[in-house]
Amino acid sequence: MSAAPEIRSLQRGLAVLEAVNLHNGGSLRDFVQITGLPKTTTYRILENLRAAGYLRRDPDDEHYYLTLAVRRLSDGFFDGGWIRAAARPLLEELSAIVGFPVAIATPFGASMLLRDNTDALSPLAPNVYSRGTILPLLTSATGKVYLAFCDDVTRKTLLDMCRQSGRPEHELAMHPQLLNRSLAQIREQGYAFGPGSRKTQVKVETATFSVPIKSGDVLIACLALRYLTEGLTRRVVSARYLDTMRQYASRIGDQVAASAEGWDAK
Amino acid sequence: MSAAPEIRSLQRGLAVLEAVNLHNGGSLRDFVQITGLPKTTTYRILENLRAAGYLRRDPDDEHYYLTLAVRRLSDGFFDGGWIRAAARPLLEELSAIVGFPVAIATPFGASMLLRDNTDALSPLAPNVYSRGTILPLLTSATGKVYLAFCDDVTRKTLLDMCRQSGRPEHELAMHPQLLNRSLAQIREQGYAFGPGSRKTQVKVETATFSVPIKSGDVLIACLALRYLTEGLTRRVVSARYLDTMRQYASRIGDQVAASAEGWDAK
DNA sequence: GCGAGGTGTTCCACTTAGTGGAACGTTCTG
DNA sequence: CAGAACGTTCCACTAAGTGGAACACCTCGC
Repeated sequence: MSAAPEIRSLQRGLAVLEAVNLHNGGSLRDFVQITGLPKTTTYRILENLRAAGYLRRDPDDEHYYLTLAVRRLSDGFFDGGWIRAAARPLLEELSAIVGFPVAIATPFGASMLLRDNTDALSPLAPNVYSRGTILPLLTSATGKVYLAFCDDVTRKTLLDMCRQSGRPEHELAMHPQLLNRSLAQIREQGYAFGPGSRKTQVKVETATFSVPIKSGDVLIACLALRYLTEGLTRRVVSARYLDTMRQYASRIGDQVAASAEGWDAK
Repeated sequence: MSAAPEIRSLQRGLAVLEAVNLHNGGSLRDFVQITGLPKTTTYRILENLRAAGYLRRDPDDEHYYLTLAVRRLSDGFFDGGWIRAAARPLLEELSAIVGFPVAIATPFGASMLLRDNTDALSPLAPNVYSRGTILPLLTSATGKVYLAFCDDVTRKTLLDMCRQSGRPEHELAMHPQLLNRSLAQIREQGYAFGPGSRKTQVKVETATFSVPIKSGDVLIACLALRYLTEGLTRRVVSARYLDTMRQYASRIGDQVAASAEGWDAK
């Protein structure tokens, strides 16, 4: 149990990465001094972190900078089990009411991360997404909702990342006025629609309907409903489910807030 | 340049950590499946990450969960220059007005991180802190301000982390009612005091005075003033500097917000 | 109650993978 | 134009990391 067979290179690598976090934009020399490791070793580690995508080197000054990829090492933290623990019973309840599978997603780097869903429980789920699935920020319903309702600083950061990535699904980030109009509309109506699953085995069309989940004033996640488009227009979906979704989003948020306060009671 | 001498154990370790981010609360088995690594290797890596503090194991189910420490691997990313860039001119201006060195700090794991200061510019700085210095959460002025003004979920998470650490400077986290009273007072009066620098070469006593910086509604950082305690009571300091500090905190916040919106103008 | 199958953990012989001193370019600095 | 400072490559050495096998502990199902 306590026998810890040390992996020195891993420990050192993480120490260097922490050092870069402390001195983002430092030179090789800086990190040698901070960590106390031999120059060659530090160099090798930095280059490895760069190869892995966590660092980039500025072409001008040759200094090391963190990239958005480092967030993949920590963004999962939000789910210390407690978001899911708090939301799970309510998710199941909601799913039973609406019939369709529902899901909860949180931000993850410049993406959204599927934390939990009821795909396995719902007979109307044409396929089953597993927890941990990454959803795009700009083209998924949950991503758009998150962007619409998050604060300005976060939004700027996320969109910066998207633009830097240059990936095709981030195309929209290049058109601010278009994007802003879309986000303004989502903010106004309080929900967003998005595409469903592309990889359904059976040939059925699905789409996603999403609303924000707030705990107190902070946006913490998005709630989503995946439905079969056959015969269901967006208008019908929002008219039929918006109230219920909002109600449950609010209950989940309250639940999380409650579990956040419980600590001094006990 | 492109010759990359791979450090396999580091790459693997990071891959496992990413896997835990995707499936927080997974079992050893889960991560063996996800990563495709041998069971023993995966186990050793997970235990190493745990020893390093990034993971914890739930005593009940023996599953692996991320700790707040993972944020030390990515929190530095936010300093892509823009907080500092936005705040720097105002920091210098403020420092010139008050005479004493001023600083800006942001949360960093279960600590605060000194992002920038004017120690080098101010003749009244008895010693110079470098950027990247870590400040304790519970016993520094900036840490207390951050805790007082952050949202409930964040506070719970941070305090949980402090309590688990068992470190002496986190002692206060064990006394919720005492701590809560202190935080309530800080919230009410809008500022906090803290100790100065312990390691002054010359024998002068310093202390710190800190106020929150908000961008819109979100708390993004803390502004701090380090002063010489000789003949300056806390009462005098708050009476003399609170207004100015608040004003600059607000201007810095606005500046950050503005640079967050500027992106579609250009 | 007992075996079958699944989990997490320890052991240990093997050798590869990681190390870091030395030496080499290149770019600043006085 | 020496000299220092920094980044990069090379390479011989062996400690460090590996993973198969075996073990201990559960929880089922019959």
